[in-house]
Amino acid sequence: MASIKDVAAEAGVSAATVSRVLNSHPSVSEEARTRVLAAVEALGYRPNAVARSLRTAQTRTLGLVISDVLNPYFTELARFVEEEARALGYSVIIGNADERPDLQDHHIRTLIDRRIDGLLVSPADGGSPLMRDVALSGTPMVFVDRWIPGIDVPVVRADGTGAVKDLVAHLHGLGHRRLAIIAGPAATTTGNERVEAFRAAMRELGLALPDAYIGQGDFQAASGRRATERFLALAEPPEVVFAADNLMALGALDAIRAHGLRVPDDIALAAFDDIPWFVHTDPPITAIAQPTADLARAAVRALADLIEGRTPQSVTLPARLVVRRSSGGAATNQRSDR
Amino acid sequence: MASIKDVAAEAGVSAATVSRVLNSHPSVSEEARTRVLAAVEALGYRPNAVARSLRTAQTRTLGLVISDVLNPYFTELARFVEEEARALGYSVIIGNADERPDLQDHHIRTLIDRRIDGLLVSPADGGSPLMRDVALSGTPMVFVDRWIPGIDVPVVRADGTGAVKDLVAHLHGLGHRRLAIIAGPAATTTGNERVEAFRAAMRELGLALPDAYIGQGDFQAASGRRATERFLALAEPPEVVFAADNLMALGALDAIRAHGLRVPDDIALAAFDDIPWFVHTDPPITAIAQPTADLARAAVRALADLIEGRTPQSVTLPARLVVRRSSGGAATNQRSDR
DNA sequence: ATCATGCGTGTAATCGATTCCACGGCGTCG
DNA sequence: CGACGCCGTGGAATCGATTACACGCATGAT
Repeated sequence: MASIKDVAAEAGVSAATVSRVLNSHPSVSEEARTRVLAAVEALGYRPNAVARSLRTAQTRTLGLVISDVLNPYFTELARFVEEEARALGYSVIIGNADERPDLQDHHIRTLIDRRIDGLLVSPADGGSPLMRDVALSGTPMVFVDRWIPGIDVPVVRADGTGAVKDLVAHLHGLGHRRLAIIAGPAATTTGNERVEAFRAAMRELGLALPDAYIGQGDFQAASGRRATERFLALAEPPEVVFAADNLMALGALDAIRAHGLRVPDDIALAAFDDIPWFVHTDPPITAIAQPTADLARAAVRALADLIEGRTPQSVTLPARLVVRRSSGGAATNQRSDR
Repeated sequence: MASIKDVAAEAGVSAATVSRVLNSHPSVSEEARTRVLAAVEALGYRPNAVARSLRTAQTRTLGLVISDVLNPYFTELARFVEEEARALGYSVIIGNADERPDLQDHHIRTLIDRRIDGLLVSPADGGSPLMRDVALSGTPMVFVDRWIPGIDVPVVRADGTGAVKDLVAHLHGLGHRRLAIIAGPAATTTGNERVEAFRAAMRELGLALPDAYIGQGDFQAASGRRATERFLALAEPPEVVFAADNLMALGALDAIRAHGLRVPDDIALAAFDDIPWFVHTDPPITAIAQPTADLARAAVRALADLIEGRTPQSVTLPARLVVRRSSGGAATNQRSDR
């Protein structure tokens, strides 16, 4: 593979001049420029990004560590992150933590070793010492979706409080009083916040939320199934199950179906995170939709701001309720409004 | 960030010795080794992967270029690819082409510029000149799922011929005679092969496959919707629609529902690529399942073989039919067998 | 005529690692 | 007792770029 020296030799100039042409430095004669460009063309030369990074101490690469690529919400987030990063001239390396703190640490370490310019993280846990160190070490870092209290970096996320309140009101309006929730891991902010928003909304309407109606999940389908089975085994099972993410909703649907019950007639269902498939499930699932594309864009911009020395902003965008058949409200098989 | 020189100074040895310790070179005294390790610990030193890559001319990184991350089949593939690569000591950088040849080229170029050790590609088109050049240039490369005829690199893929034949026989057994297919782009091998397998299976049973029953899609949901609408507008619409990937099946379901028709009573549906959501759609969708994890592992191993100087093997694994309600066969709401 | 200015260019240092080569010291063998 | 070999180590070259600095030459001002 041709190096800058080969190009220099071919063009009859020094490597310095080639570099200047490639970085559009002003003081290069028109003649040298054309000769260099011709040589570049002739040799099919492409600058070695590794060497360039070593010298300039920047890689024009962002790291994105997400908790679970198989979760369509995060896949979508990753897609938009890459899109915005590309527009800003960065590449993205994705690390999938599979909700495992050890894997998360592995990826963070690898990314740092590669000297990525900045890190976008949706932490899988309450905060490994490593993450704290990285943040303190001055590596530009932004949290997206989930964050870790006590680590002082910008956070870009959706606020579901309003939408959860709308959801509870909607269900209450349909006559439901016994609402249960499948929570995410307590170590994640999204796990806690969604339960708290739910609890607050219930209290506001004078509804009780007994402990038995709070299932512990881990954002994976299997845990949604288990939690739902426990609900159904209660002497007085809930009339509604609200899953704190889309995969657990899938598990809940599984469990409900396995018990021969119908949604929404026997039990209603709703989920946090809206995904395209929810329009096509049986029945279509009522969900709280996050503005994924906007979150991704805001997160990348905040990170780029941090990297390039500007002052980044934390951003919170509202989520919104999308009512479908599974909650019992929308009787008609309406088209999705996504 | 501490460099090897800082460690050397701290340990009172030369950088060469530090390097030898870190790469477990045999000829280092026990005393030097412990002093170096202590210094590494004290400084929290981590080797700079960029510098190392420049010197050793290898990055221990694989590039994976897929046609569409939002397609659950590819997301799953990517996940398993990363898993196997990690086991073999490689990192993976994913490039999402969004079924766009220009984006595909962008990612390939970026990955080559970063001097990845090898490239795993599921080409979005029939073969850009760039891909041909890269293959010829000697960059280790393996095709996965889709490939490009005429480019001589190993191919790891699933063979759906048998499963498509099973599917057609299954539908024929249910009394269906008018079967339509929504094809993928003719520029992709998977696009063509699936149509050919379908055509062959039909011929074998003495069934006609008129041109009007071959819809042109692009592996995206919208194209599945359009193709299905054209089918439904025919004087004699098909009794079955077979979509060549899961997203187009989703579009087909949309279109069928918009026409107020029921699956499978009014029209049956089947898809290539099985995904977890197909169990939960209304109705559950009959699909042809690929052994995604095995494909990913085989592809990574073939690429590692190529990189490390061993002789790689092309691999073809069989896909298999999973019958669910959408084809009209499985009357019961059976549990998924995934 | 002289000197400052500036432009285009090349030389060389540098980034952080790896690795070839040489050197000093010690043990072994003839 | 001298020569040889081996072991542990450090010096220095190297990978492929970027960039500070210096130099030569032309131009313009004084």
